Amino acid sequence: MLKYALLGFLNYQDASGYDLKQLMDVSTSNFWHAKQSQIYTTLKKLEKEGFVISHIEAQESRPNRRVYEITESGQIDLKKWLSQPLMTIESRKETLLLKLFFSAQLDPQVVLTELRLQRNLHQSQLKKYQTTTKDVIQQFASSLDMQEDARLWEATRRFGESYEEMYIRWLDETIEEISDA
Amino acid sequence: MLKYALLGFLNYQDASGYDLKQLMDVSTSNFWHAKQSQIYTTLKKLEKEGFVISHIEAQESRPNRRVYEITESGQIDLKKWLSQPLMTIESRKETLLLKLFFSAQLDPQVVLTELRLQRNLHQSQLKKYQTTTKDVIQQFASSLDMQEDARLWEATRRFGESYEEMYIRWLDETIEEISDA
DNA sequence: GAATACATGTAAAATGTTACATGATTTT
DNA sequence: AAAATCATGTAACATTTTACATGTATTC
Repeated sequence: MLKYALLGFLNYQDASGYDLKQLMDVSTSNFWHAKQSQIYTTLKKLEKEGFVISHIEAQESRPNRRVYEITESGQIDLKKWLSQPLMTIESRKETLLLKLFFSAQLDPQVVLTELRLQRNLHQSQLKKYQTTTKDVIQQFASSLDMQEDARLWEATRRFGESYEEMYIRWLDETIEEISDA
Repeated sequence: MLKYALLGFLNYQDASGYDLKQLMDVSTSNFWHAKQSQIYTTLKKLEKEGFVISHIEAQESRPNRRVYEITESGQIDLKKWLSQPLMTIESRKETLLLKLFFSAQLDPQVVLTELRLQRNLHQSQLKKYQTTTKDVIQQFASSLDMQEDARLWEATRRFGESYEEMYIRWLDETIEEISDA
């Protein structure tokens, strides 16, 4: 699926592996992320399969850049993937819930410490959605001619915001329940 | 991390790979799941590392079972993992959001179809949390002497319920926003 | 002078998915 | 008669993470 994340970005504009990593980190990283090494190897694979092509861009006093461009075949494949509806819901992995599930044998204070720490982390993440992420989207939306795109980016941001609000509410309820026990 | 899911279950009682797959499917699968093949290979690895031991149980008119038991080393490792607080939040992958992010070029009707389909799926999942999952937990809680455990299982169930409610709300808002455009 | 940003890549290990293989018993 | 359940496992493949490797330029 990283394939389609990369094709999605390249469909906006040509980019190097380095660029793509930066782009993901500031935009999709909350629902789709990848390590630099995986991006480089996937790009190489996509080029072999004909979905992208690359050329070297020489730079003075900086390493050369390998810039990727989406091919027509890549565009067709991307659009096909986007158009085909998902027939299932995503199955998540949530380590905190796994730990909590098996934590009855622990001292409740240990569990509470964990939950309070998570509350702080999720509070920070919520703030980030409400400030940094929101700003980044608005910047992109105004600088380029991308109002249509920005509405959808904003929808994904709101998902993150709702998710964190829900998470914090649940943590508060769970902390209270364990405290009362 | 599957390691700790398996140790967690084996800490309650001995079980075969088959049993563990069934257990996960009815309990943790919404926040931790694994394929049968991965469970079998991980158990084998855990035995080599000394966290579990196994013996064959003969059965008439059914294939033999290889039953695993947690070792003291396994119990210590499990407890250590449970006690050590997570210092980060989980980074999810949510294919629907990735698709939505790049969907500005699509016909809005195609996007709406996708979102409505997801709404149905999440509605079903919500019902499942409210009925099947709730019943399973209550059954376990009453049949065995596991009230303490059941409270935490119930907390993880409530997370799932809250998550699905949030998801549906977000889908409704997003569907409306795209419809208005 | 140290840390960060720029920029690319490889190698190894871990994790996870899909497919194959077998075969009896029980339920529909 | 067909399908599902019980039960175990291997092999191949795909994905992801961690670590290694290099080197310049800019910023603190």
